[in-house]
Parts: sequence; structure tokens; C-alpha cells
Amino acid sequence: MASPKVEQNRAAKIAAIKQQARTLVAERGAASLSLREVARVMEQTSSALYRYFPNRDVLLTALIVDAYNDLGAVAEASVAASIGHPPLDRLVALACAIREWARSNMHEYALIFGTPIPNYVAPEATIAPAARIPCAFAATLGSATPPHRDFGPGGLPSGTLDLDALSVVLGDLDPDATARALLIWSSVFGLLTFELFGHFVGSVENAETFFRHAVADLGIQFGLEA
Amino acid sequence: MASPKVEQNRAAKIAAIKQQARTLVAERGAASLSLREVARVMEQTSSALYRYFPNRDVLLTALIVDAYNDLGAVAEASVAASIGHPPLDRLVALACAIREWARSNMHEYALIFGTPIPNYVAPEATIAPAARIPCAFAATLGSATPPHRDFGPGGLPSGTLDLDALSVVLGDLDPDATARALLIWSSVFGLLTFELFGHFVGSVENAETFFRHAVADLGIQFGLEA
DNA sequence: AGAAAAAGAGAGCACTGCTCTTGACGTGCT
DNA sequence: AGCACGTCAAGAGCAGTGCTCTCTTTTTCT
Repeated sequence: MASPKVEQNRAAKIAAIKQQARTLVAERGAASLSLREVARVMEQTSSALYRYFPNRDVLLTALIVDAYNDLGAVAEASVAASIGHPPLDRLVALACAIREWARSNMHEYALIFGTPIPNYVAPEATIAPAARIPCAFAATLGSATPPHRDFGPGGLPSGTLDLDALSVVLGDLDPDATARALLIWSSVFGLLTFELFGHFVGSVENAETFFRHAVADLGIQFGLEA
Repeated sequence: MASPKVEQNRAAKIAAIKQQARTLVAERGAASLSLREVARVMEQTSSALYRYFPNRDVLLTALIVDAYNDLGAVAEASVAASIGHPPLDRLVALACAIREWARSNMHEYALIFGTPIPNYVAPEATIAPAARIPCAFAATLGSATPPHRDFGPGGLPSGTLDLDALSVVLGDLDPDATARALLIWSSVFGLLTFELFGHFVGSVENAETFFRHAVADLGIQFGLEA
């Protein structure tokens, strides 16, 4: 059944298709990714590609998983490289690493964090790679053991977060600190998306400086110290 | 030239097309909006619609401007309704009003804040309606005259923001307060987008409670008081 | 009522995702 | 060696898209 040679050829072919699709996504965006065009660039018939990917969405899913893993690796590398540094610096470094990746991989960023593709539901396989980024935030924030402060007036009511699921990924922060970690990641995402998607043109002159200070400001609120 | 009757018919027709397109966008998303389908629903030929919109992007732009104005009106209404209330409550109310609009107009929200459409540049006409939302934030934050605090370590270097352009919209906040207002709007956007685009599934159980507390937390950092 | 202007219809081009059939190739088993 | 099987590529074809062109109908204005 599983002859070694064909298996190998098949894997190589799949990798080649994905690589080609990646460059097309980078050039014209994910929405207009066309199997025919991939085939044309590879000097093949479009129908041939359907042997490797049953439909366009499966190819898209493969790209999404790869993007999550790529960004996740960058985030984790930043966290690893900043061990021993002050917690606030670690947070800023992590955010900046994510920002750099996003800036040089705009379309892949849009692919995973942009508008969901209609009639496309992210399969199970994407949630594990997707968790690597918030996990990286937890690694820097969790190392700081910040002083407990209420999250919003009166603190967060129990039942707001799914603490059972979160503790697996984010470790043993208390609920309010966990909430604030999620808020920081959301805010970093918001800043980054506004910058990348052009909502800052005309207001923010130096996007990097603004970004660094904004993230640091959030970190200070969280209780991190330089 | 400008005959009164034809002008009127034309405006009515354009409105009808936009309305039809809006419902299609709400049903299947902006990416798959097709002029042919709009025509089909209106029991017309697709080519007839080209008399009113020279291409699909122009129709899309019209929908974008409408969405900005719709959301802007909601935001301004919230600001007007909360005059005299404590600043922190005003901020939370504004954020919640935006959230409600976003939840019941998912696809229009995605249209204006989601992944930019490839090969589509937002024309001049969109920036004025787009400014209404940050302007609404400024109206609530500006009324509070929060105590000055550095934005990030050492405060924001001059030249980071385009203060000339911002002061027109956001009024006379000092640079650090202006930066923090931008940060709050970015964060609200980030929270909202994560919720709407499904990045909170499995971690945030009660999205509204989390959202309210997160916004309030940001407001407290800004210096607002309840 | 008749001329002018606007709107609509329909065919057509080039493109898309996707399916189905047909023929060729390489591999492994007898 | 020969045969059968699984894999692969090609091509035709369906239904859909944006958009343009020409031609006809309707509406409006004088």
C-alpha cells in the first residue's frame, strides 16, 4: 500500500504546491488565491492539483496552519532569547517580534487574523498552532508574578473566562491577571492590525515608536517593571 | 442637464441596489458580493447595473462609506446620550454601543475593519466618515481632563504622532493623552475583532462581561474615574 | 407628437472553482 | 516477465464571475 517512493514524491509535491501558493498569497492576497494560477505557474493542469488538495479550502487550511506555526516559532524564539531580561522588556520584545513578522508577512497575517473566509470554518488542526502565540505572552507575563489588581471595577466575575481551558495554556495566573494577559494580546493585535491595514495613516507618524510605547504602557498597567 | 425627475429615479435606483447589496453582504460576506447576483435578486440584467456603478469596487466603496456613517452615528448617539455621566461610564457605554453595532452588523464591520480588499485602495471619501469613531472616543476622553502620565517609559517622543492632523479631530489633548486615546480605541477594536472573528472561542466564556471589564480597565489606566 | 436621453437586454470575452472521463505511467505481486 | 493496481496528468465541460459591447425599449423634455 504505502510504498516509500510514492509517499516521498507526494510529500515533495505537496510542499512545492504550498510554496507556490504562499508566494501567490503574498502577491495578490489570500482571497484571490486560485488553484488554476498555482497550476499555471507550476506549468501543470489545474485538475492535477486536485489529487493533492481535494479543494481550495484544504490548501488554504494548510497555509493557515503553516502561518500559525511560523509566527508561533518567532514568538517562542523571542521569549527564549529574552530569558533573564526585565519582564517589561520581554513583553516589548515579544510584541515587536510579532510586529516584524506581521510586517514582512502581511498576507499571511491577514490570512490568520483577518476577515474570516466565508463558508470556511477553521478545522480542529488550527487551534493548537494558534495557541502558541497567547502561550508566548503567558510565558513572559507569567514570569513576572505581578501584584494582584482588580480587572475592571470590582474584578472579573467568575465564569467569564474558561479557566480550565486557559490554565493549560497560560499556566497558573489568577483570573484577573489572566484576563489582563488576554487584554494585552488583544490590544497588541489591535495596534498591529490598525497599522497594517492602514487605519493609522494620517494620525500615527512613527508607527514603531508608537507601538513600542503603547505596548510598554500596557505592560506597566499589568504590573511589569523594567 | 440636471433634470429633476431622472435625478430622483437614479438616486432611488442607486439606493435600491445598495440595499440589495447590503443584504447580500450580510448573508454571504463582502468577498463574494457579485453584481450578477444583485441583478438576479432585482430581476434585472447585470449589465444594467453598470449604468449606476461603473464597477464592483465602486459599489463596495459606497457600502463602506455607508457602514462608516452608520457606525459613526451610533457612536455619536451614545456619546450624546451619556452627557453628564461619569467619564468611565461614558467610555464603557461608547465601547458597548460599538460592540452592539458590530455584533448585529458583522459583515459590514468586517467590510470596514477587516482584511483590506486586494488591489482596492480606499478613496478620499472614506476618511471623513471613518474619523467619526475615534472622534467619538475623543469626546468622552477629552471631557475627563485626565492627569498627565507618561505614555510608556519616558513619554512619547515628539514626531511620533501627526498632532496637527489629530488635533482637528481629537481636540486639545496633550500628546501622551492623545496616544492613550488611540491605544484605547485600538484595544477596543482588538477585543471586538477577536470576539467577532472567533479567536476567543475556548478561552472567553462570557464575551460581554469580559469586554466591559477590559474597557473599564483601560479607562482606569487612562485616568478616568467612575 | 417627436426628438433626445436614459435604461435595459442580451450576447460575448476571459476568468474562476470544480468534476468527470480518458489515457499513460510506475510499482509490487505472482 | 507479465499482469493488475494505484497514482497521476490531461482535457473537456459545467456553472459561476466581472466587465464590455451593441441593440432595443422606455422615459423624459420640448
